[in-house]
Amino acid sequence: MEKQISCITCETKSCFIIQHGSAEWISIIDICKNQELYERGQYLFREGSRVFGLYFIQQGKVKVISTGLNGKEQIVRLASTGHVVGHRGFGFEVYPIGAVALEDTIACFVDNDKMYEAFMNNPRLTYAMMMFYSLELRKTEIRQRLLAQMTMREKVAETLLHLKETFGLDSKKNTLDILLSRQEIADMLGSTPEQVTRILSEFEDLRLIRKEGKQIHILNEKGLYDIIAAHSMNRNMQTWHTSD
Amino acid sequence: MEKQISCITCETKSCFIIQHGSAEWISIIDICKNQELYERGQYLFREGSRVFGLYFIQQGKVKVISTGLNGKEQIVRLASTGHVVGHRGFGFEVYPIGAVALEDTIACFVDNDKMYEAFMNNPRLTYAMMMFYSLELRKTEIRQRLLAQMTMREKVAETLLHLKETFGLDSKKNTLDILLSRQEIADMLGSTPEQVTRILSEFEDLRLIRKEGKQIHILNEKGLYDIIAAHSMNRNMQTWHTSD
DNA sequence: TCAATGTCATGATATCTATCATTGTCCAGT
DNA sequence: ACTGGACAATGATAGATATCATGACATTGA
Repeated sequence: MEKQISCITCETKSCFIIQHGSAEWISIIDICKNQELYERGQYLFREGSRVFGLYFIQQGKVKVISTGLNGKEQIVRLASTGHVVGHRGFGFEVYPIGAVALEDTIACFVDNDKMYEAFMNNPRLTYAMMMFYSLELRKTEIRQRLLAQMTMREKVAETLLHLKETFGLDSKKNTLDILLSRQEIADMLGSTPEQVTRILSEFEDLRLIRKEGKQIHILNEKGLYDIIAAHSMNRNMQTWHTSD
Repeated sequence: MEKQISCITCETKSCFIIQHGSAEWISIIDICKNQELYERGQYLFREGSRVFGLYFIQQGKVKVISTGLNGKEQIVRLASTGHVVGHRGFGFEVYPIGAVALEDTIACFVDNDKMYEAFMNNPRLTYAMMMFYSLELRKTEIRQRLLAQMTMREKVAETLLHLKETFGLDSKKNTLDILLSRQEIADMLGSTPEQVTRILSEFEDLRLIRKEGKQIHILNEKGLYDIIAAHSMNRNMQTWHTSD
């Protein structure tokens, strides 16, 4: 709540509201939105909470998680600037998805009632949102193959490529522009930190990557790609798609 | 193409067009739709094909699949009457998802151009579609936990409960109202027919189910539920959600 | 009727991965 | 500089699952 950034002057051009909302509605959202800064590790919203609205990520990185009674956390999606996380729907629903900031993140919250009004008055916004969910659904469908069929070695290779596509490389150091603990990588794959470490060490021996604490340098992208070649059809097409 | 059923008289009230389209647009879709009968095993559309439009399932059951170069098929979603499968998007995209009829199925196809017009002229249809995708995305996100973290035993138990919820029971025989081969069940879980058989046999020994060829009787639903109890938080909430 | 075929069932074995245990390393706070 | 705590790396072991092999059974078509 420190220094609110107005939608009118906001630099995050990939925001759905800014891209697809009418000038009138951008102003309305600007007034009723609740912008907050979340520090690394802070929850945007918790699993099991009530349905309330959408969070538009203005700046930062977020993991969307689902945790069972056994306490094992599953990272179901990673989101960064311009993406949307949160609950849709109305009534008294709850659902077992939470979101946690991976680094300092600014997000704008709009509650469901106001979103409903916005959708009803901005058909293009609704359409864009539909297409967003549709694309996310496809990506998640394709991701099922990764989780169901690949070996851990393949999953780790895929994940490294996925992280590069999603977050890019630090322009200076040429490392993945995202810092994840071994535990967090394991949480994406349903594995363990030990297993992730072992496989990363193996990749390092093969000169595919170089580890430097949590920083990971990609040395041989094609080599990583070859590891998942048997499953590559998926990846190709996913890449074509996620390039928008 | 034998006996076309008109949207005007169609009994499938759960169809999105019928539920949310204006009278005018129901007529338009009625004229331009392409209704076809697909027999068991026939493709509605194939993996790697171009983006073209949506299929509204009027009657029947369909598996949505994704297959890699290794030939291993992954069932990413099951759909039945009233559901929508197919490609959204425009341009020259392709994507690695296909759909195959699990039993004789009637589906109505509407191409993307016409869908776009329909969305632009029926805000409530667009909104409903957005909510549909949003819900499907949640379900798929939750499903990631199943694939990533559960043991095969838990996955099979979960799948049996999932099939019961999705397709219900045959009212006469009290068996799951869907016939899947061991291979197909394995394809949902990224496993093998042998493994599925073994676990089903174990469940039969425990009097949780009874096998009769491909027909499966659920004898003790709570028993199946107990098997996945450690992960049940998910399941609970998923159930609350999918009950709409 | 009889093969031919496909599916299911089950055992034996090899492989992969989780778990447990230990050590090393970095960093923050005293 | 010391110390405790978190995280990473690595080895040993146990457990889970895929793979391979075989036989039973049902269905199809000649």
